[in-house]
Parts: sequence; structure tokens; C-alpha cells
Amino acid sequence: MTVPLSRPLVLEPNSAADPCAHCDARHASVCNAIPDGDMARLAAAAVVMEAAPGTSFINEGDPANYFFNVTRGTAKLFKLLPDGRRQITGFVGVGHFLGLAVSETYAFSAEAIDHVRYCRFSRTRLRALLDDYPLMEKRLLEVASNELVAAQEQMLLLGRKTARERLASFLASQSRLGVSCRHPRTRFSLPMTRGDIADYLGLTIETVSRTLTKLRSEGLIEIPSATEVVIRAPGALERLAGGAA
Amino acid sequence: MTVPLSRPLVLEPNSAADPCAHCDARHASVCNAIPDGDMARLAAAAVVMEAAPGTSFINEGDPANYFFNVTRGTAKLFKLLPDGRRQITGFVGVGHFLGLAVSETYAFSAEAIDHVRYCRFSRTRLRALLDDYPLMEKRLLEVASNELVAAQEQMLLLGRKTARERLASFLASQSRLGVSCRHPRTRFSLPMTRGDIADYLGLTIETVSRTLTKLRSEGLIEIPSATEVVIRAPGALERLAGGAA
DNA sequence: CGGTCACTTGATCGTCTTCAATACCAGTGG
DNA sequence: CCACTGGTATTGAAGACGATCAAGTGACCG
Repeated sequence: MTVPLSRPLVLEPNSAADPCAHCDARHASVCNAIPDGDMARLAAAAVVMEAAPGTSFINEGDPANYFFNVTRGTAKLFKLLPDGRRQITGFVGVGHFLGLAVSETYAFSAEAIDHVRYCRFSRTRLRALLDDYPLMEKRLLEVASNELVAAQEQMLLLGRKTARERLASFLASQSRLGVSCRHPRTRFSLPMTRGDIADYLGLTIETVSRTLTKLRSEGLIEIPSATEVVIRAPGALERLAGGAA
Repeated sequence: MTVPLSRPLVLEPNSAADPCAHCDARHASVCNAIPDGDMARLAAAAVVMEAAPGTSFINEGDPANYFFNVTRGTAKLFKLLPDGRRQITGFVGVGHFLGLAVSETYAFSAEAIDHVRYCRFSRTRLRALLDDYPLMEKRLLEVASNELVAAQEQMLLLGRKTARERLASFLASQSRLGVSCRHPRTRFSLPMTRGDIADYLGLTIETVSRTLTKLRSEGLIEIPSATEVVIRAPGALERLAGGAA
């Protein structure tokens, strides 16, 4: 599990145009706390950047000078132990905000899974924005609260669920992703590798693979390709995820 | 692991006096965001309550009508699986704020370990307070951010650390508790049971007991009584906690 | 095609769990 | 004072789940 050095690409110095107003992530992001008329101000504080697959754009321990807002693609957040053991703390998609830490340094690393585009805000400029737009601070608090709830759920998974239950939980949550509302999808693709899934669920690659195979042989899911999943028995999967025998 | 029904005790309707100004937790809590002159307003929004050891004052799934601020004692937060498996997501002490969830219901339960005293704020009144005191909202965001960092650290522990490392991490973090600053304590007492520690670290009671015994026999710690710990080799313990062989 | 990389599958191993017995301690009542 | 009780902690032996080690498969790509 090596962590390639990041060499992020700056796309635009952002003096031109009005990128924030047409941002793909605006509807899903905390940026929607800023009124339409003030988009220029928001744009001035942001720098649009890209990270190629496999490159990291936040490194645990580095000075936390920036906040980030993912506008495209998927990234993984993780922490490492000195001997290389890795725990992925989350996968983040469009609209997700990163780097809320109060600390002087980042508490985790972030690495692009597919092609990731993101906005980078300097801490001081974001601070100024938050001071001027209390609504944005409120939205951030909401987001942070929700992440806290998700983190607690993940602790339950890591501390007390079996491998089967972990995979079921993971698949169930993936099936709910991106769906703005209503019913979960029964078919979707996984952008991350088995290794990523393993490090997210506190398992090994082999156990992930074996358990998926088992779920397939039991008819709960189908695996058309390594990156595609079809949920055949949503109810049973959900029950399994919840820890019911 | 049964969860006794809670029967919290209301101490004061809070029309009298000025309890918030002399609150033990004021220095450690988000309440210090409210200026001294407006203490009466804060007090009017709060109801002081108590929970006896072993009683729960938040139940996962209940309507989240209140926010809480612990002013005395220690409580444990946890989530349960249908078959009784329990994951303790944190121990909270004086000054700790609870119930930030945006959701309609609580995502976890809270149970008093020793005698707990806490302030209860109705959601609507707290909302009004936050609207009037943006500084308090800022403080809440800070607190939430820090908890998020702690949660990620705990995920690393639960997903990737060995039993030895988990206990070492736990003891190291306990040694840092309550010390307003500077150096960690080398002697402290554990208010929680072995069962609580086990459910916090994703282990069993037996493994916790065995591992503590091992650490003692290796001279890293002493255990004068079941609830007392002395750190004999802080450096080695810290190294172990960090995952270094 | 040969090479790499991700994934799958098999066999063995080890850490932690489970099951069980014992020790310990505080509280209660004979 | 001591026996009894219930809860908590420790210790031991056996077992299981997931990890580790190892081999094999398949897809993609130069």
C-alpha cells in the first residue's frame, strides 16, 4: 500500500469567469449557503485543482493550510500506522468537504481513486467567508454532525460486526449513495479496489473476496464484473447489515 | 449488557439564581461562548438534571428533542446491535456536549457511569441561542471537528490495531484526560468496568483482562486495584499505542 | 505474447473469542 | 463474626474466525 506522492494540477487561478455559479457540486455542497449574488466572492477564495487516480492531495501530518471541496470523482481518506497498516476512514464524493480539523496539521491523508476535481480554500479566506456568511457555518456544523453519526456507525461495524455483516453494511450503504432520495439502487459499480474495501472494513483483501463470493453463491448479490454489483436480495442484505442473524 | 431504564431527576426548574455563571463545566464547555452578562438567558434555556450510575439518559432511536451538556461525572455513549453486541463510541466527561445530530432521532444511547449531572437544552431553545450567539456555533463546530478527528483515530484502532496496541492506546489517552495542559498523569483511576473498556476497544472482557495482566507482568504498568492504573513506562506505552513494534 | 496488476481460491496458522472455573470484593443478614 | 449473595475480575482450555502464506486465474496493455 504505497502512497504515491501527489503533484496536484492547478487548473485556473480563478480571476476569470464565474466557476462557482455553475459548479457541479453546488447543490450538494456547503457552498450553497452563499447567496447566488455573491458567487464571485466564493470563486475568488477557491482554486480549482485536479488529482489523477492514485495521487494523494492531503498528507497526514502536513500543515493544515487548506480546506477542500470535492466537485468530481471519488477519493479515499485514510490513516496509516508506521508499519504500513492502513485504515480508510471514508470514501468521499461530489460535494464533500474536507479538512475541518482545528489542529495545525491534517489528521488523515486523502488520495484520488478516479479522476478527482476539487476546490481548495485557504484557511484564512475560508475563515473570512464563514464570518460573513453564518449560514455557511451552520451548514458546516450540520455536515460535521452527520459525519459524526456516520463515524459512530462505522465504529460499531469495526468493533462488533462480523466479516459478512461488514460487507453487507458496505454494499447496502453503497447502494444508497448518490441517490438523491427515494429507493436505493440495486445495481452499481464500485470505484475502489478490494484492497480499499478491506482497509475500510478492517479486513484483508482475501476475506473481502471470499465473503463476496459467499454472498454471491447464496444468491444475495451478483458480481457481473469485479467492479459491478447487483443486489438480488435487498431485504436480506439489509437485515444482515443490521446484525440480525 | 442490559440497559436499565432511565428515570432522570430534575433538580431545578431554573427560574431562580444564576447557575450557569457558577457552573463547574463553564470553562470546559461551549457555554463559555456566551458572554458573562447573558448568563441568565443561558440559564433560562437549561434544565439541570442528574442520572444515577447505570441509568441511561439518552436512548438510541428516541426523538432527539434535547441537547445535553455534562457538568459532572462520566457517561458512556454506545450503539447496540439487535442481539446485544455493544460498541461504546466514547466516554464523555465534564464539559462535553451531546446530541448534535441533525437527525430526528438519537443515533446512540448514553448511560451514566458514576453520578452524572448535566444540563438539558430543548432543541428549539438551543437553536435560538445559536442564532443569537454565532460564537457559540463556531465553538460547536470546533468541538465537532475535534470529535471527528478522535473518531477517525478510533476507527484506526478498531480496524487495524492489535489487542495490545488498543489497550496501550486506551491507557495513554486516559492518562492525558482531564489534564488541562502539559504532561500526562502517570497514575489515575478508571471509572468504567472491564466490560466497558472491552466494548470501547472492540474486544472481550477476558482479552482486556489478560492483556492488562500481560502489560503489568512486562513492567509497563501497575494495577494497584482493579480501578487504578500506574503507568511505569510512558514512552514504551506510547510507542506501543502508535503501532510501533 | 510476456508482463503486470487485481482478484480469486486453497491450506495452514494465530489471535482473539468462547466456554468454564475460580478468585475477589462489597454489601446484607443470620 | 461469618456465611451468603451478586457483581466484577482473573485465569485456563478449547475453538473459530479471519489472517497469512501461497498458488492460480483473468484482464488489460505495451
